[in-house]
Amino acid sequence: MSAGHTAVTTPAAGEPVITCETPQDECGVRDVLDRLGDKWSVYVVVELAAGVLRFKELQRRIHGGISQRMLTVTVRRLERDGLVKRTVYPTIPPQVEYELTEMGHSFTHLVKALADWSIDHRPAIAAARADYDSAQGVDV
Amino acid sequence: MSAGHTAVTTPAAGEPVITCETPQDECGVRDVLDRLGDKWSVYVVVELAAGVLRFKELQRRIHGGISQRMLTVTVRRLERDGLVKRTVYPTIPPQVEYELTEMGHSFTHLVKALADWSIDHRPAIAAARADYDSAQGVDV
DNA sequence: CCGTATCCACAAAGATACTG
DNA sequence: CAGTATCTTTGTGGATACGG
Repeated sequence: MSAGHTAVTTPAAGEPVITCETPQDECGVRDVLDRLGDKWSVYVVVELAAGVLRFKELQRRIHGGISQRMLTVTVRRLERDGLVKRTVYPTIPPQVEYELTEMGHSFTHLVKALADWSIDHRPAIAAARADYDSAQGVDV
Repeated sequence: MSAGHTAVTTPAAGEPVITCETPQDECGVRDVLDRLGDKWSVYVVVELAAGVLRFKELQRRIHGGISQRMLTVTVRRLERDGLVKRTVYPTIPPQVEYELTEMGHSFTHLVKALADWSIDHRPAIAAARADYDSAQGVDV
């Protein structure tokens, strides 16, 4: 893995600094965020991380219930970005299989890091929110 | 750092599996994604990673130009989630300083990972997109 | 200087119906 | 089964004006 693109240094005082190759740009982070940011991409990647899935299976597995349309849109975007491979079997009825590409698999490691951090800090976040809300909400 | 919450195992065939503590839940990932997903949070965190900043400074530094409203909204959300600490000096004119909390600093490591991955795979993503577009767009 | 409040524009997401 | 097309609804972001 490469780790030379950005640097996080923590001085004694505890102030990490993120340095980018292209300071005027967004460090390229937005490329990923645009994929992470939309509501469903991560779920699709997570489900696909488990293996090859067909459209309907994918839809059923996703918690909360994704609409056909959104699944199509999401999966198409991921395909376009080279994270997902789509294989069509021209049978009747048609069958389409989705699976992660090499890059898609490497992406799952990011998702894992995200999940770990999230689970780790969820209590702290919840506490912070409760704290904030109780402090602000008293005299409204 | 804890790393026991989720597991990415890569069998011989190359199929990583992300296992979550709460399978019916979203692995808690969405908590983080909601913060990552919005347009400005990451930029604010990146700028704040460099040190303490005042409102106007923060606004000036953010590439692309964030509006007052969005900066306020963003910074408030981050404060509510315990990632940013806001210190008000009741002077005239008023002075407000923003800085990352402990949790905010740990969050910068995620952002770094994101930036690294993004920069690493940007060429591949661009290539995949060009490929996809040229294949789909010919006879439209 | 550091916001809040209001209004508006646009894009994303949901529901539904229809097709190869 | 695996979509596409269309409509409606919601959410996010920008501009502006005003307040402490």
